[in-house]
Amino acid sequence: MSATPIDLITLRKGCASCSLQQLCLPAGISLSELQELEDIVKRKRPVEAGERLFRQGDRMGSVFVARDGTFKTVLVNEEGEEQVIGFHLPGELIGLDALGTGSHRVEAVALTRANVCEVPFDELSTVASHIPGLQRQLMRVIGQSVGRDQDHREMLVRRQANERIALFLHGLSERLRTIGEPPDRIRLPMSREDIARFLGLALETVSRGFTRLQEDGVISVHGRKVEILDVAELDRLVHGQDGDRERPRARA
Amino acid sequence: MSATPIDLITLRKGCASCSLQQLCLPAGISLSELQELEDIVKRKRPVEAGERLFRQGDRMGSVFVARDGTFKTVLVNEEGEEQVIGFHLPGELIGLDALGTGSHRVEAVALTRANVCEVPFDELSTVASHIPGLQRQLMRVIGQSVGRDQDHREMLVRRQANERIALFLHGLSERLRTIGEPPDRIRLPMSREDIARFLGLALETVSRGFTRLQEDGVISVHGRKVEILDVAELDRLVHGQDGDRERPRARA
DNA sequence: CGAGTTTTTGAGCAGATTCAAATCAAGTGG
DNA sequence: CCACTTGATTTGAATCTGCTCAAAAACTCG
Repeated sequence: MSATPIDLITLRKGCASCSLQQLCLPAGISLSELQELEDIVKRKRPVEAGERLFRQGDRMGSVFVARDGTFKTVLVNEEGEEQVIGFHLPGELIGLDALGTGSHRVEAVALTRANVCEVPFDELSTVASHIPGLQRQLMRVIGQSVGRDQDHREMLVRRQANERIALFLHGLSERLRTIGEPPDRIRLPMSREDIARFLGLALETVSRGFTRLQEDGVISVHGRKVEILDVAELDRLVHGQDGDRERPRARA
Repeated sequence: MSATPIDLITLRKGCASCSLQQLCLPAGISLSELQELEDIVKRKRPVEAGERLFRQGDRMGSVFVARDGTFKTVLVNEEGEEQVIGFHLPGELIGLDALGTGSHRVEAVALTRANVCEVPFDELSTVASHIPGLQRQLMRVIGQSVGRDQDHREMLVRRQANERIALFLHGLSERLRTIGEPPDRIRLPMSREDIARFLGLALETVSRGFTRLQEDGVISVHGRKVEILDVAELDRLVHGQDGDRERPRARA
């Protein structure tokens, strides 16, 4: 017990003092309203890497938000291979996938030790129904999640593996920036295999892509430590121009 | 005017008599509540093939539902190529993509002449906030839409082109079934190019995929008329087994 | 019917996958 | 402290799928 004072502290900290407040559900609601929300938010003991918040088929009870730590959501198909649907940084809602059917289509796995807030869904919608600001914010957060899904699809449609990889790094960097993390010195919480299953590529291809970006001086890679050296170039790779700027594109 | 009596009739028909009622927003709300919803629903003159309901960047005004006819939503990137995000059959909501940012990320194009209902979004959320049943139903349709997005992504991650194509036909067939259309005799409303841009393939690859499925006796293809001959086999192709089961693979 | 569009078919090539092996990182236990 | 295990990442070589370019065939609709 006394060996984990930090956890106890973070466990207690409420929304009002949470650094993610402006990104999370509480954004833009009054203090008294905040208290109402506060009352239904559960803060759980830390989740260990590899643990699951929920599994496929679970009836939706709650949405989750990580206060720190990263999650992946995966879909395991009948052959048992998993496809990675998304990565969730602190402040990004997890569990909305059950909105449609009422049960989860995916499962959420912690990539690192993490502290999460849990909000039982029906209590949330009750409270939200008489706090317009919260209702709006809920819609906004759902919308953002839909937006990230679309970004993901945009990646998957890109033909070239290198483009997808650049897009992945770029997007991750942007999201790190919005939660106040350094966007250029990244410690990837996920394995090459996770990235591959997220991008629809073979893991070797991801590895080669990283190496290629490093050779081009865009990033430096040391295992999971990635540093973005040339932001402008990464931007350019993402916005169309396809990697080999000066490439003769099979001119002949 | 007198040349289009049918349009005038369908134009007037309200939610109560709409065949899509159970799939659409009105599902599961009382008659008096229905009237309230009815009051904010606009029914417009038919939309011609090629017309747009909204464009990228438009501030979200409304969500739309086609009563008949099909739409595609597309995303035009900076190079001007369009990627197809989704196809929308009657009863499936269009325009939710603006939920997050408040403006549309995509544009919605009619593939055929269509009749649509329009629901201004803020009026909808006002009404929904004091009709719990409608609120729930709204969440459900949003969830379904998210679910279709996930199905799309599942397609895109599949490595093999043939798998994606099978998945596409299978999914379309299922959706036709739920709106009461024959699921096995399909008149595709979209071009091969649209399908290709939806699946992240070259249009020639889609064409070859169709031909291949026809050679295998799974479907018959005549331009845009597709008939599903072997439902069981199509199911099997979708659920993993990669189509090469008993095939001599390059017969020779 | 003919002009234009859409779809199919063909051939060659490039990029991504697969399989396999080497390298690297991080512990573990002697 | 080092040898050894284990897991992750990188690199290499060969194969194959799907793309590109090009042309033929089939539809659509004034």
